[in-house]
Amino acid sequence: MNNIEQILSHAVIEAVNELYGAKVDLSQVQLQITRKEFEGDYTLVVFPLVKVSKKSPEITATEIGDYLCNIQRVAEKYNIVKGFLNLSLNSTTWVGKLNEIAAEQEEYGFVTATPESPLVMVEYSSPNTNKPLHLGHIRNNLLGYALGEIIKANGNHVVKTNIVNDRGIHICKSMLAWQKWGNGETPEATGKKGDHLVGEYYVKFDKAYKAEIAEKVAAGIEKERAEANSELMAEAREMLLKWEAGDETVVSLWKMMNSWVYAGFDVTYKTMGVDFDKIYYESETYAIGRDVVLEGVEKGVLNRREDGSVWADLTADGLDEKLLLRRDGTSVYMTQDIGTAKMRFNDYAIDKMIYVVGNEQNYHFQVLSLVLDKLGFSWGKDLVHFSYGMVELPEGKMKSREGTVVDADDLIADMVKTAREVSEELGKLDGYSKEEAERIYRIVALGALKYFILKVDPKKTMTFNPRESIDFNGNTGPFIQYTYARINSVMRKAAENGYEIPAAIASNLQMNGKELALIKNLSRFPAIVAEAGKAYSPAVVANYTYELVKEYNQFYHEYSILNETDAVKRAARLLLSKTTAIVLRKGFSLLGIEMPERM
RNA sequence: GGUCUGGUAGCUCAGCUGGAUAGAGCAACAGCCUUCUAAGCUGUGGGUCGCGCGUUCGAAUCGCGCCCGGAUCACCA
Repeated sequence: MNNIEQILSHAVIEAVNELYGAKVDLSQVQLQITRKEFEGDYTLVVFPLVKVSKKSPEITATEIGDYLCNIQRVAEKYNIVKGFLNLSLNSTTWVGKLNEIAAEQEEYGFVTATPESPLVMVEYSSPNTNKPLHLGHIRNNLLGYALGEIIKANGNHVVKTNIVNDRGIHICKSMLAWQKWGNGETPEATGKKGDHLVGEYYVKFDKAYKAEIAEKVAAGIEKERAEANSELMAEAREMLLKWEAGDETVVSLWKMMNSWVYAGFDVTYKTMGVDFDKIYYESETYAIGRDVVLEGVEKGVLNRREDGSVWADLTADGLDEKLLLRRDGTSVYMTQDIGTAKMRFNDYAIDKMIYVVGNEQNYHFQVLSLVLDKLGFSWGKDLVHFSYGMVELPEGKMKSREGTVVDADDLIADMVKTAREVSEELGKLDGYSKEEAERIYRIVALGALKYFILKVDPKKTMTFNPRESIDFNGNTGPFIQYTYARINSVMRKAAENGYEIPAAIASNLQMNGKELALIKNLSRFPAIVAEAGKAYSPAVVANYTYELVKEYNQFYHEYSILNETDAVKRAARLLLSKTTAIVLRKGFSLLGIEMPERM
């Protein structure tokens, strides 16, 4: 709620008290922005107040409207449509609002953290080291990064973290395949990106494994038996045991191949523009988890069975029993997460922990929360699982086995190519050097991809249509970037003409409807940032920037800025444009999207 | 089967802490560049908000039941 709404709401409470002698609270004052088709700025829904006034909605609205406009003078005039009291503020109020916003400049809408502000840790990305990142990871990374920025903008300290799943049977499969059929291939020798190279061997393992099973089945062995007795799988398992035992050959192979993957991931992260303040590795945390679980057994909050396995009994919470340590004493996924959590809370004074992980793991986090609580970690209950929906393609789910997975690097490269083609066709960057133009193509391409993904409600399963994602018209990132570039162009030309952009404009200036509508939209920004933080939703910000841009383009189309002969009006429009550009850029910064100065 | 979750225009999505005649974009059709970037603006057509019942002055929004889809319920991660 901005200060104009606050003043109005409190005025309504006072009016009701004076008129009807009844105290109503803020929740009964339903003030909303007036819909476009009606005249007014804010609308008071009077139905909830009829109980108090004991009069018809129309009469109640008239009485309150009179009081607000004539006694309190917080509104200029009003009209009533079917129990809705539409209030109009005078132009001066809105000019004042614009001046206020402009004065805040880059700070507008953002809350600065103080030393006392809470520390929020956001975990996102969390890749496996056996294959390259794909479209699903992209949604995770974009959401995680944006969420971090949004939480920061709401006045919190944020630590972005990544837990790398660097150990386990999956990486052993890649390692084994490389050892068997790799002929010493390296990223350097092949010119392939490290994560892609390792991914190829993961696929090779899978193919060889399937071939082995098929061969055995053809020889008359049951499928289940063939799988259980797979020699290849046995070798992979053996390699994992060797790794856990610290076998030098295996460990050095593991280190080498993981380093290839990290080098590859770094490139992808850099291209996507995401980063981390602290990276954890499961190879370093799983043992801690095991210790914590064993302590839990001693404390009697966890149960050890006769076969040696350790379980958490969650039946009191309506769930089942959950395994935490295998019969052979090795850790499972849950155990690793417990260890990682403990390590993090030792490293930082975390007030809130947010896990950005897909909704397929809802159950896992429900359990993790309960188990941490059982183990005596006070923060266990309050952990937040930011559960986002899966990404599907128009033809359905992505399946790695069927090769329908969209590779992150390929996708971004495609987007850049399209951005380049469109831009060259339009000739907008003529005169730019090749390097400068390439930089803009990347900004636009990433803007298209990020906006396409972030504009949809994170909780929902989304369809990624490659054809639509490279469309740069309509509700897209490039459309919003374009508007920004356009304002920038006006600013440049203003400077060339020696027009100064004032810090504030005279409050008695009468603004036209489009200008007022634009200011009203700008005034919503702080509430949007707050709502996005509360709802954990970058989509709220994305949809707002779109509405703001549509409003600006209408204004831009209808009124001339530089050719306006009235210097006062021209100055006001310049300030309005500049302020819009700042809000757009700040809004997009919350989504991790850059703005091009030209396009 | 239990739990969770979704169903809004041909397609992709907003709107969901109850409020006015349910909105955008894409796709289709029709206009607007000698004027600040046409990656833009304007207009037309397109809807039983899955179905039913209930609560309410008022339901796409809340509750219950049903239909359809998805996720999950591993000594996988």
